[in-house]
Amino acid sequence: MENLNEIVFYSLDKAIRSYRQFAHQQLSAHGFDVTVDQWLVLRSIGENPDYSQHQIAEMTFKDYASLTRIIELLVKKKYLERTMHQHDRRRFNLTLTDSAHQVLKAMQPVIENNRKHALMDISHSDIQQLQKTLSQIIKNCGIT
Amino acid sequence: MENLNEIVFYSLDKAIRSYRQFAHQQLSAHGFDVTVDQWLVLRSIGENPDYSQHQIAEMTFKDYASLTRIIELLVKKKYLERTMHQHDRRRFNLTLTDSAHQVLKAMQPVIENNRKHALMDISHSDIQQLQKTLSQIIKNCGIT
DNA sequence: TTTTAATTATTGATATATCAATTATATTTG
DNA sequence: CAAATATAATTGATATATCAATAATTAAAA
Repeated sequence: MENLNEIVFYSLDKAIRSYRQFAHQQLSAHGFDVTVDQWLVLRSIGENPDYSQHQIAEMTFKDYASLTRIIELLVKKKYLERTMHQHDRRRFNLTLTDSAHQVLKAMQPVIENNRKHALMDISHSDIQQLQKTLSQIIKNCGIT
Repeated sequence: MENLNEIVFYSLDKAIRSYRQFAHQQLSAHGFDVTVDQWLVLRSIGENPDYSQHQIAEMTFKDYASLTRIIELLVKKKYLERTMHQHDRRRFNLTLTDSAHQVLKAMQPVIENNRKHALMDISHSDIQQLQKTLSQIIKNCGIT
């Protein structure tokens, strides 16, 4: 009983790592030069073009320092552009380049396929149940 | 429908990160100088004193290169000792120091408490269900 | 038995996570 | 308004993940 509690965190770790490895391999195999994390950040900025880096970091559950570095790389790869913010000179506007829109579009089917593959032989209700349990764990570990 | 598949991987990632952050904070708060990953490696070596680094890496689901570096740190912290292998000069014997045994013992209640806290308000059968679904995801993403 | 294969571990390069400190700018407040 | 405080983002240091290349040694094959 106590043992299952131990194993379940081990499995949690292993499951997400397995998925990330699998997803990364698929993306490389299709010739994309965007990591899973970079993809997440790109998509998040695309959906929220007016967000600050701080807000993007919260959305993607990334550390602010990490996000700064991921954004640097995306700018270097010409997937992102930074322009000055009109009212607040501490901030930047982040905008996806055409190239980013293209690559996101091209990656979409691969990513959807990855998810489908990873959830193979798992029923919809089991996925709902998984979601529910994960949410509770997130809540339990949240800063009080 | 498709959306849940997306969210569930996001939650998976967020759940394990939340847990790791929470666990790390608890360990620091109790004054331990061992990270979650270092703890995992120490415990794994303690339970399998005759394993090669390769085998420890597989047990802990860690990259070989990562493991080399984690072990370096543990040797530096005087929690591990490396001695020559009798028959195979490519390998090392890894042994926990007394200091490591002590710290593992002292950490144990904190770690058990972390798990209990993270699984608060989740029934035993829900944990079993979680375990089952995670195993299927691991299987689906597995290369081997 | 020499050559080839496989195994064990390390190292270098790059990406990401985390913590602490710092810079620049905005906002609040006395 | 000036001083204190808060916010946005960056930077440095250290830990870990991943990939590719390498070194040392052992095992297998010719």
